[in-house]
Amino acid sequence: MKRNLTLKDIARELDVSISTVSKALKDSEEISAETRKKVQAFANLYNYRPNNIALSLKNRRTHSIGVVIPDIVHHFFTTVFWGIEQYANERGYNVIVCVSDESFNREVINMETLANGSIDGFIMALSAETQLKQEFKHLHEIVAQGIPLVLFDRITDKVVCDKVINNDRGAAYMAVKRLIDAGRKKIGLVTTERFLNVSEEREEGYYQALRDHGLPVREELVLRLPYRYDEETLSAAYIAAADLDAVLCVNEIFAVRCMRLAQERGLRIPGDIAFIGFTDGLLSRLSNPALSVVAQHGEQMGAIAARMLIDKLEDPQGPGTDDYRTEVVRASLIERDSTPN
Amino acid sequence: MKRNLTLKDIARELDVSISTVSKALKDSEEISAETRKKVQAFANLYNYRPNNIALSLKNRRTHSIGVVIPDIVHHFFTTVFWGIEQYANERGYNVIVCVSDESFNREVINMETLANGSIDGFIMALSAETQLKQEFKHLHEIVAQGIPLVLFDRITDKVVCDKVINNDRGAAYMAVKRLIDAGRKKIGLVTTERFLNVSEEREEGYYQALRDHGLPVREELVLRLPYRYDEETLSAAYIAAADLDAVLCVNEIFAVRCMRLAQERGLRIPGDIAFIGFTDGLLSRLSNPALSVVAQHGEQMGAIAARMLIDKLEDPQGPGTDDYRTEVVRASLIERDSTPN
DNA sequence: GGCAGTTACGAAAACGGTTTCGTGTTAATA
DNA sequence: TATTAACACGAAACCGTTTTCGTAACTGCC
Repeated sequence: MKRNLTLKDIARELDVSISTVSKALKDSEEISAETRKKVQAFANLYNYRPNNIALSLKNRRTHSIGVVIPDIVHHFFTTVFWGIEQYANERGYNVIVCVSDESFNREVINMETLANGSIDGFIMALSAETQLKQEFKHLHEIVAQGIPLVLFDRITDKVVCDKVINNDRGAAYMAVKRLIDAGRKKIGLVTTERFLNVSEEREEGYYQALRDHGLPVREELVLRLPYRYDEETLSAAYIAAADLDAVLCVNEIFAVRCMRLAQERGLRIPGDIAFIGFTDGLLSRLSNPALSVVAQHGEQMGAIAARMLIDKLEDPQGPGTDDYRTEVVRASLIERDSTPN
Repeated sequence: MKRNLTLKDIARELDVSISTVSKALKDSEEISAETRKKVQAFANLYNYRPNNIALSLKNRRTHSIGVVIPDIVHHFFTTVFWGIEQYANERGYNVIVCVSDESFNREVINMETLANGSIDGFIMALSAETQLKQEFKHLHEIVAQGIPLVLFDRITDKVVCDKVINNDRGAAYMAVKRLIDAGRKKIGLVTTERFLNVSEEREEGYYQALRDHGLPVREELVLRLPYRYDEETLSAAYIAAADLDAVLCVNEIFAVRCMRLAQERGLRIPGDIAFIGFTDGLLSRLSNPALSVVAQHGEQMGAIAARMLIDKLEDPQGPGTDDYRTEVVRASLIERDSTPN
């Protein structure tokens, strides 16, 4: 590995001191115009670039933010990440990603390795296992260390920090209301296990909408699938048995799978049965019929999370102040061809 | 920001020197058993963790690798990234991602900021604009600086470094041959602009397969769409005019869109017209009919790229040796419901 | 008791920067 | 001409580690 040009090299070459070089490069008044010229010319010629690591050590700021997400292949997290990366980049920050793969242990290990100086702050969504275990010691430690933390989407009340979420409950309510307004009466919900806070919120919104409109809340209308769902049998039985006229699904994958099963049973969409999913991904746009969805605006969520974090990092009071905020991004309903009218 | 415990703190507290603490913590024989115990106990109690930045500065190794990709929302790149991240993590490396967003400038800027000590090596796929301009000075500089570089998928002959690619030409050939073997005679190709090396390779494979089997190569069978394709009109005309009985698409998005247009024209898939796409994503699995695809094994490509890079970084000879290799990942054809039989 | 050889530790340099402070030289002033 | 201020620069500390080397103190030996 060829060594990079350092201040020391320039100093030696130009027969001045390191401090002089350093000051000359930042155009300090303290250095004569002549010397400044000379140093700058030399540095320019040999393409001097200060060493980031040395700067980080000196300034105790890395200008990197750590992003810990459960899954990178999932469309929603990908879009959030994209929002984070874009915004962070604009403000001169790099992004180090760690994927917990829904595992508590990986989440803990990843955070520990990053927390020792590698990053200035964290943006993260909890892994499924963490939400299941309700074990947040690692996060409390981060906060106690004074490292700013922004939680998004998969959050918890148990940790005091900044947060960015969707109005999941309200969005689910809105979606179900939309179906009720279209005259649907037997509305199903396909969701994941309840320990994921977002699924829980959506489920509550679903119940609320039914109750508010005088529809019975019946357990058999709700299908609970494992988070990583890979077989059709269960939902086939559900679609067959429940005799539904509309379904809300907590993600687009569930929705597209269910639509397909419904079609195989000869049901017409949206005529016989309507569908609304969460997540506005490619799948929704390209499914047949195109799926109406609750768009979560992941990119915007990512940008907001990054803004909150960086603002706190660059707060002249120091990131020590503990006024924590929770920003809510309002999801919107995108109507395509799986809903009537 | 609460300061972290340092060696100096421990030294002061225990009334020994910094060097003693450092050595005691690595269980050096040089330090008496008693002192070691004492120091380790203290460090343990107060949860001492060495500062990564200081270590990086000292060792001139960051244990971070920079990943520069054109797009993170695109399924293929996401899976490659996932492969990189998993593998790198296993070997104790962190991953810093920069998304060039298909822009030459962002690619250059991203690499420059990372190259000044922030990372030990790069893994990247060229942006579309870079491939169009055929401008590789930034990469040559990286290589000249002695920073190991692994290019994947979107590569170029103009830069000498390690590479990981698919056998795109062979894979396209195989796919077209599969269609020919099934008796198809008017086989179309839906591709992107030709400056992307992968599209070019696939196009060549397509031509080769036609020629080898005595089928005419006709320009009107080839539809060339902009890389970020967002309208249906063009391909609708194409599907309508060309009277095809099979189509190879260079990605799953094109394929699913075209299938839908064919279906709207009343064509049955795969009876009247067969489809094969590239990229084994959700879309292919969940489309109707499920799309037969050339699977690129992105995760594997990512792992291989990371392995090549880290092996080079940890090569005791130093990463200086310039034996560059190109590994080819063999794509495989996954048959689903859009191909006959 | 004088010597060499351990043992157990500390001082200091190094990684590559920034920044405070001190100082020698020159020019301006009394 | 002596004093002082401005100027232009360098020395050194610091960020938090590792590592080499030096050295006191102690041991054992003759």
